[in-house]
Amino acid sequence: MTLSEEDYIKAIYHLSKDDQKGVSTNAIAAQMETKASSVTDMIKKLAEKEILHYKKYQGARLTDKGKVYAAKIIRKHRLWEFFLVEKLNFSWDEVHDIAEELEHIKSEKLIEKLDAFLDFPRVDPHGDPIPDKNGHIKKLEKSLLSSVKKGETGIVVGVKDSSSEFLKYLNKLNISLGEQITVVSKEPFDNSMTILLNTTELNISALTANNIYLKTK
Amino acid sequence: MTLSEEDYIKAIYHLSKDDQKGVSTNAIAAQMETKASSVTDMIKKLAEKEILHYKKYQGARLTDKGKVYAAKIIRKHRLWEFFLVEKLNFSWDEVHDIAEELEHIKSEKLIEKLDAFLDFPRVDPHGDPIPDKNGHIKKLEKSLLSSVKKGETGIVVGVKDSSSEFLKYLNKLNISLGEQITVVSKEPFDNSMTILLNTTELNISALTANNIYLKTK
DNA sequence: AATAATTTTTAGACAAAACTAAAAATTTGT
DNA sequence: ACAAATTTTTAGTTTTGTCTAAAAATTATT
Repeated sequence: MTLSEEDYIKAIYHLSKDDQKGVSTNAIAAQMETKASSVTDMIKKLAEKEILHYKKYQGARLTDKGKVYAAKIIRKHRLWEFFLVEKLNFSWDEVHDIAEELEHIKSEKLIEKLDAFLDFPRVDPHGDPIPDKNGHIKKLEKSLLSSVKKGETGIVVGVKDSSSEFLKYLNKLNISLGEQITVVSKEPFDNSMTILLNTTELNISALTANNIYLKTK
Repeated sequence: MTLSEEDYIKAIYHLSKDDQKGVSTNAIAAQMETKASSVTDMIKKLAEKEILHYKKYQGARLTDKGKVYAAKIIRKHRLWEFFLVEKLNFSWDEVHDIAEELEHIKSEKLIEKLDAFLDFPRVDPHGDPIPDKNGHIKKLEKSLLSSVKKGETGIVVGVKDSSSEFLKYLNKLNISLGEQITVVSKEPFDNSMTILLNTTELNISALTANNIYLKTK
């Protein structure tokens, strides 16, 4: 599988919310920052390889084989991210682009040894689950901070947006994985909220609250 | 720089024994397992980029810029090899192909952090020196076992051939970096020799002796 | 030194992955 | 339901890195 093919597989995987209908050509083009015509060419090729199902004008749907392939790329991406943060002391906002390159390194043995070296981590530095070697992902219970009710408390377990910009903003607010957050109040006008983080109260926008995952119980 | 360009640069660097005359098109083609016509195309392109000097029919000679670029690729290759052996417990005969892929990962910051994580190693698992971040290589004193005189003793500090086949053979003989070897006798007929390794004597061919480096004093 | 052998370059093609422009199909709006 | 808008596909180019075949230059041989 070429680098480009792998990038498409990953993009389609991330865009596949609904398993029923295909991911549209335009959606893939947007994600890949390329043109729809290029996408059509590529999904035809991937259909040949039985990575996805394709019928004209009906978008792309990954086959089981395609899903496993995608999960393996994501496994590599997230294990490398974990390595970069835990062993090389990168911060969580710096690792995405490097992992984008590392995820294409081929050796299975490498990734199994890396996994052991890292002591079999279950989530990456952004709280996203690391698929196992067979491509199975265990998804964890979590709620968006934006949906947490006033008075409730939770632990930060992930972020929805893991762009460097957003992560840097969270650094500034001292919000990181493992922090405890309590919703103090919500403003109905713009859905912003006041939260308690350690001993300090701070105000965050609805957009911010909609990109932080908490584990509540 | 593309992956392919980097591979050519490294190949030409390794083939540049003599700094005076260029590396021949055919030699590069053999190393790269490609055709001479492809090499001509590529070296023209690299000449454009001032990575090497090229005059028709006179082969390729790396510029200073080209040499530094090559050394940086080799630095990455050897640091990754060290990582694979020391941290992931690969054996020295398994790491070359994986490092061939890892050496193309772009981030400078990654490689400096990796270097620090590994505690600034000076040689790779085959005893080859690791260039510094500016592309300078300190070459170490060493002699081929084949040129060591009868009765002399030295420490294994490197191998000339680092193919997986040769390294596996050395594993079988229990020869590895750091072992002490004494030349017991040499057979003039075929230049084979008997050596003392720890407490055992063994016989090795001229070809084998010609691929092991010792540090004698 | 002239011819033969070898090496290197040129010219023209090809495959992969992208693009543009235009045609075809689907979806939307009234 | 039908025209308008949008999406998707097709057709034809482009770029990168490769190839083959043939021409040109260099090196070796006698």
